[in-house]
Amino acid sequence: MYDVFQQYLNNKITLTDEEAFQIRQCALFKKIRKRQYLLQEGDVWRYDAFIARGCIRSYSIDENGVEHVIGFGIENWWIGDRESLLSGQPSRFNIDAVEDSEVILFTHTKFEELCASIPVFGHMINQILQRSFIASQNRIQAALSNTAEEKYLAFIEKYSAFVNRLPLSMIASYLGITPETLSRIRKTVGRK
Amino acid sequence: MYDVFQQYLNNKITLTDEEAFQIRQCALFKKIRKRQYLLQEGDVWRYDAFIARGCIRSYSIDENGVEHVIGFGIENWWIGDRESLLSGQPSRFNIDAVEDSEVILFTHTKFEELCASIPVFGHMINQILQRSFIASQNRIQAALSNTAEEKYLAFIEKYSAFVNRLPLSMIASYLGITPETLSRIRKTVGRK
DNA sequence: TTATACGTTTGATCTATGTCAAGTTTTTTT
DNA sequence: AAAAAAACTTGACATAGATCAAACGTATAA
Repeated sequence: MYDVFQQYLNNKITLTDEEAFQIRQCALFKKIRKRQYLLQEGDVWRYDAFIARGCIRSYSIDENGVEHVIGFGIENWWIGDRESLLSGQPSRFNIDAVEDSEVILFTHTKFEELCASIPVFGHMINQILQRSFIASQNRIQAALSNTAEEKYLAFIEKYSAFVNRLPLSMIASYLGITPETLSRIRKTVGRK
Repeated sequence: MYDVFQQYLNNKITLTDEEAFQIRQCALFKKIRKRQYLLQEGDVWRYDAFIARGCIRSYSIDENGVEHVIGFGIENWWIGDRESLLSGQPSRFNIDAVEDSEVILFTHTKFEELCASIPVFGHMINQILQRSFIASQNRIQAALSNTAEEKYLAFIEKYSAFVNRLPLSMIASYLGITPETLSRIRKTVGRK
């Protein structure tokens, strides 16, 4: 399972054997079954986590018990709750597996040591963070400017790798619309 | 005008005189009048920018000519378009002044050198980036979960420093509602 | 100081999307 | 393979918020 991550690193940066070894030493492995939690609301999130296999979502639950999907991740994506990580406060989010998944965890303190001692690694992580920020800015813009149908079309355009792995209800939640509305949109738009 | 930034730095980190000097050497100063652009759609954004005085917004314009406010900034905030900065591509956003403002600019290449050569500074910047990311995640969650009224109440709660400096129409745009709707919400909710 | 433009309020409608409910299909469990 | 549980679809109806239009205030500029 580590080889997925090793491959990911190789594609992005060049490491000495020693550095690669150092990183590997910090990795913790975790398999989670479909619907199993990686993080539950109220717990503190202390990791940097890489998805080696599977599909995972993070979401909040509002006062009416309705789930709101904040994000999805598949192979080669990072997930977690940076707010809880940074603040040390209990998380307001849940993270669970949409499919049986494999995750590589790094405890955050060790991870920061790695970032500091292997600058090229730290730099890579920083880039990822910046991209996540940009992506969420774009999502905000899309949410503000677009109709339900436009948001859906943009979603399948951008996340084509996800579409067939996610139940309709989760996509609807991610887009901020009801499952019924998404079902009707799909009928008119075609399944693509 | 630099003293605002110096003060900001002092509150966050400790620098040697030499380091403080190095940073100052890279600063460019810019005054912009109300409604003047700092960035126009189509231009490439190449700076890291700190607001020393005033109030600034960034927004996009959709195909119908409607503006969508992505974010606001006041004294001690950073602004810019990280997507254009990182990609080198023309920006899809506009940034202009809501009030007469003063901005400190650092060309991004110099800024990165500073981050690398003064680790405590780089670390501070990184923290800010992380917080921005967290803030935008939270904004997404709010946009998904809340009604127009709840979004407005959360806004005045969180951005009380802004509320009286921004025209209603810009706040409405930021929240993704029409000015008419916000006007009606204010009527029922009271001006607070 | 007056004129002009810009922003806000208010009212009357309209519409995209939500809600509720019942059926159908698919997936999971036994 | 059958039963039970999720997930999805479809229809009828409800509503939050949008749109259009006109009047009213309040800054900006001549």
